[in-house]
Amino acid sequence: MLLCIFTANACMDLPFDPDQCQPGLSVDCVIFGFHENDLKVLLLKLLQGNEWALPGGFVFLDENLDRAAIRVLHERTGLEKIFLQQFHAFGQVERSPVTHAARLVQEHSLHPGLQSWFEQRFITIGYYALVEYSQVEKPQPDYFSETCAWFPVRGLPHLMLDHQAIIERALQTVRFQLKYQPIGLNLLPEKFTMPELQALYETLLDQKLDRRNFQRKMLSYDVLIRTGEFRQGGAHKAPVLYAFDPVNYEQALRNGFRSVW
Amino acid sequence: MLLCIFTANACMDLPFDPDQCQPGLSVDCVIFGFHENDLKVLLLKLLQGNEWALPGGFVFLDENLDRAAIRVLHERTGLEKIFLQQFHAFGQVERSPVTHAARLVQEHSLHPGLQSWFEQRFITIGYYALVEYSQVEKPQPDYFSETCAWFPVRGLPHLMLDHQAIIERALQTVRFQLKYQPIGLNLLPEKFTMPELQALYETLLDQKLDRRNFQRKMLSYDVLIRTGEFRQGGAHKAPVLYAFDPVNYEQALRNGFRSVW
DNA sequence: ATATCTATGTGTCATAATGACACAATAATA
DNA sequence: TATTATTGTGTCATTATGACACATAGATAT
Repeated sequence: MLLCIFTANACMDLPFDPDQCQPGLSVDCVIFGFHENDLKVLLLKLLQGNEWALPGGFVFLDENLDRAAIRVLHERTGLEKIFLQQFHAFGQVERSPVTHAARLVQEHSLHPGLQSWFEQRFITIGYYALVEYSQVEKPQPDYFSETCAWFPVRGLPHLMLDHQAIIERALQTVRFQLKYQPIGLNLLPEKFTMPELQALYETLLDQKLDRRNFQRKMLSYDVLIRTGEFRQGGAHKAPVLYAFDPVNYEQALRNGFRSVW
Repeated sequence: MLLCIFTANACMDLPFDPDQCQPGLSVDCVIFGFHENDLKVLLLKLLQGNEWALPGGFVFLDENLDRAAIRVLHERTGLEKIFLQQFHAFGQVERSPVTHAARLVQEHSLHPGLQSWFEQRFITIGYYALVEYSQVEKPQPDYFSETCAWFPVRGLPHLMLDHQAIIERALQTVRFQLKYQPIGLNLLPEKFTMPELQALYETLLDQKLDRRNFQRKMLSYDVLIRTGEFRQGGAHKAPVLYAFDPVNYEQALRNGFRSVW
């Protein structure tokens, strides 16, 4: 009975009109969050099967590419004005096997007319987002998924299609940018301690850093402001709370930390 | 008369079958060359109108995205095994106005059935290539263009659609990568002098560099080999000829020149 | 109360990288 | 043979980096 209701519903209330979408094109978002000294990625569990997937969606014909990514991010996390950056277009032929499409149509009891839509070859544009974990109140699954949850990047579940590779590449991009551009404004709360910032770097780089040299370097970049407050309640000496200087941070984002020439 | 022949021809011998191409998707290549101490870009002059365009093409349904870019590059330059890198997906709605499509169909006297193909909204994936100018014997125009020529990046003609912006972004990407990764292997001849290498850097950065510090830094990267030969025939002291060390160069490409951490 | 433990804040030193510059060597030309 | 312009190499002060030591302050144990 339940299945019947679902079936009827599914055939009628598709959350998008394929005729209004750019054919063969999708966007996928690798949404990174930082929690308990661990880098997490937001994933969706598909309704059927035991696979997880990146939050993604199609691009409306009258919608800019970036806008589509922003929409997906907003629909899943409720967040707006987030650091979101395109990092790669994935266009291997093998990445959209017909078998996958057929399963989708069957399992969702979609109108057979939609089969051709899902059987298309898809190119996907990868975006990565850096969000503040605690600000994502209740991640929302989409039409094709039942749950939405954070996973540590070092312990990902089985992923749909080439989504594992997409995450790898996003991580690689973040790691590279970390070396030359500031990071943290979108991953950390407004006020944070130097050890917390260092933990973020160590997690992303997967490498221990010297506490004292790290602080010296970060301060030399001139993007941090000492708030004058301290994080109380810890088991030890109360560390200084810092905040990012928005102007200098933006400037460092544009120009990079230090030109070699 | 000529028009008639052309018309008939055009309707029959389209160089691609739209049904075999990924809809609404193209690749565009920003092909950089270095000649007479100037950075050049390879452009195509459209058959009608006074506009120029980047070499580009459509993506066959059974063709990987990267492969399509390689094909375009090969068709225009005859070159293979070239440094070619995807750098951005351009997906603004306004970038493919219908007026442009209509003009294309009309001017090429294409079969009206093709009008819908060209009226689609297109997303294009931008690639940039670094090629050795002298190795491009005779650049070949494509089906929609009459000539193919190099232009200095500081003196570009009027360009189709958003191709100006695409070049800007490619240039920006190259400039950024220049700071952290080796460059030159694909832009310079096999053997080159230090002043020639410096000229490449100065052109790309649009900035004068100190001769002595430049040499010290380049040598410190350990990607250059002294061939032991000299460039003879110049008006002055014969400069040493260098070549790139393929192994170290590749490694530097992967890892970047110098990790900050 | 006092000692202890541990994370945090700050400083020092040797080494390496960088920026600014000077002088010697050499090939063509006058 | 002198001149000129370009290339090759070196020096020095300044700055950045890596490795490390010690002082400080909250919480807990005695």
